[in-house]
Amino acid sequence: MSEERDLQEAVARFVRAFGLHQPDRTPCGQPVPVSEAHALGELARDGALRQSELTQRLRLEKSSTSRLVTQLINRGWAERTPAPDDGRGVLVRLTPQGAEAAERLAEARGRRFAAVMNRVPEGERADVLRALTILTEAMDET
Amino acid sequence: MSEERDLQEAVARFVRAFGLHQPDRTPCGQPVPVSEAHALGELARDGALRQSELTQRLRLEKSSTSRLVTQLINRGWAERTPAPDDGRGVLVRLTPQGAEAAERLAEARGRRFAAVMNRVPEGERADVLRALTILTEAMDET
DNA sequence: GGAAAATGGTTGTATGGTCGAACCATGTCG
DNA sequence: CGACATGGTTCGACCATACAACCATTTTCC
Repeated sequence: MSEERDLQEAVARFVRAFGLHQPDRTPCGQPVPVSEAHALGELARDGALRQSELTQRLRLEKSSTSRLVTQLINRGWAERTPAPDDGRGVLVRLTPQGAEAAERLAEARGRRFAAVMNRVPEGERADVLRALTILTEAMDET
Repeated sequence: MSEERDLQEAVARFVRAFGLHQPDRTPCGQPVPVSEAHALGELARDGALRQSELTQRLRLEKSSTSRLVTQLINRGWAERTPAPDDGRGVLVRLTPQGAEAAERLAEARGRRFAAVMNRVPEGERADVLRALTILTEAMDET
């Protein structure tokens, strides 16, 4: 059905409108590279993570994660410590500054999100939120 | 509310799960750089476009668009002709091969989309589609 | 009419990002 | 103990974007 194709194009436009282009700026306007923002989000959520775990969550290649973590460290936002139970692995942990940065990003994200939701008709908001959650789950399984 | 924050994190995961990371591969698995795919989509939809128009639609800097179009041309997918009504501008048009490529991408996108929708509970599908459309419009205005 | 400003493009430079392969260390299995 | 798997790092190839400088054409406005 052509209706579906329209929707697919809409999604493509959505991606662009959201600003996922700029690798060096968060879609929510923060001057932080988006991949770093993703990593920060996961680390802030769960405290310390094995680098391999981070690799899975971010859906990256281990080499990309390695470099990413190094960048975080260079900014003073994270630190690497040997994994306690496995001599091969490392544990990545946010520093206090890193946690702060994550918090700032979360706030900016909240603001941006609120601004968008503000443009969604009052009566539709709940539906949109629910649909987005469902879609995310579906996408996650694919 | 923390419910909203959960949702925001879900969106972040969604972005990653969708595979928008890989610059050199379409989220739908096609071996075409994503920015080229976007351009192809717009051009296939409207025939010929002014390069400046393309710049607006893709939300890029004019310099980025210029390079992007050059790449399309190098692949034999597009051609540049002087704009008929403005001596400064150029008109970008898909070649037959370019149109074919666009069609292939659209099909792959359709398949991927269908696969995801397949994981959405039957009764929710219509809602999800509608919500996504609404959200896209809201985002577009921001 | 003509100078000044705006618009459309191109090219160069600086960044940021991803993957895959090669390589090393540690763990696990038989 | 040897073979194979797993976690990381580094290097090379590629793709993407922005911003600034620069040129040509069109508009604007005096």
